[in-house]
Amino acid sequence: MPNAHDPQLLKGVLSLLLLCLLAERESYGYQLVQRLREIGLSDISDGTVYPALTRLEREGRVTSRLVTSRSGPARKYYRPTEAGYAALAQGTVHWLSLADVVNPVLSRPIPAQPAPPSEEV
Amino acid sequence: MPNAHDPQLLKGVLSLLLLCLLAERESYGYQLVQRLREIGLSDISDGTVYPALTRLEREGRVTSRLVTSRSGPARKYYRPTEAGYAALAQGTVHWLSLADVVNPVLSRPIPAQPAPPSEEV
DNA sequence: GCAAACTACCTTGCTATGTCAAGTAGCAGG
DNA sequence: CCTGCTACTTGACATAGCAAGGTAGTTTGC
Repeated sequence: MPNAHDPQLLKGVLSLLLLCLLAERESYGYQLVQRLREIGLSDISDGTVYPALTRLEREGRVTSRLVTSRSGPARKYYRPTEAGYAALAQGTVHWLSLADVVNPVLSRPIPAQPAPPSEEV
Repeated sequence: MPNAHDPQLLKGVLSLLLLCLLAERESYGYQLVQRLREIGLSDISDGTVYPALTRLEREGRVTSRLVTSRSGPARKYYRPTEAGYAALAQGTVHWLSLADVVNPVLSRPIPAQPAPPSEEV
C-alpha cells in the first residue's frame, strides 16, 4: 500500500488540485476522480470529489454545464471562473508558503533520540 | 497580511510539526506556540496547539512532565515517545508523497485561460 | 421486454481537527 | 489588591474528507 494517504493532510489541498486540473482542462466529476487517481491519489473516493465540486460552484469558483452523453447520464462539465483562477493563484501561494514552513522543519536533523530506557520488566 | 494561511491546509500538518519540534527539543505548550510563530506560522493560536498536544498525548505519541516555573504556573514539557518517533517518520513520508502529487500539478503550465467575455454592463 | 453491468451524479451521517472565546491560576510590580 | 504576563484548559462551532447508499441513463445479452 504505497498510497495510504492521511485524510487530514488532504484537507484544503483537494479543492486546490481540482481548480488546477480544471484550469488545465474542462472536466466532469467522474473524470476528475479518474484524473486524481492517475496522478497518485489512488484511493480517493467520489463521495469526496462531488461535494468538493459543489462547494467550489457554490463559492463561485467554477461554473458547470451539462452535456448529454451517449453512454450514460449527462455529464456535468466544470471549469474555473475568474474568481476560480484567482483562488488558484492564491491557494498556490498558500500551499507553497506552508511547504516553506514544513519542509525546512522536516529536514532538520533529529538530535539523537534518547534511547528509551530499556524498561527491565 | 502575508500570512493569512488557509486553516484547512494546516490540518494534519500541525501534529506532524509538533512532533518534529519536540523531537528537536523538549518543550512546553506555550513555548511551542512561540516556536511555531517563529518558523512562520505567525497567526497560529494557542487554542489550536494545546488540544493538538492533548491529542498527541492521548494517542501515546508524546509524554509530558510538569516542571514548576518561577514566573508563572507550572510548565508541561512534552517529548515524543517511541511511537511518536515512528509517527513522525511515517507522517513525513505521507507529507512528502502528498507534495509529490501536488507540486507537479501546481507547476504544470496553465493553458491560455479563455478570456472571459467582457460582460458589457 | 427485462435484468445486469457500467457510467455518472448526488446525499446523508460520521469523524477529525483547527478556531474562537472564555475561564482558571500562579506570580510580579505598582 | 489590581493589573498584566505566563500557562494551561475547556466548550461551542465550522470545515471538509470519507464510506455507504441512492437515483438514473445506456448498453448488452437472453
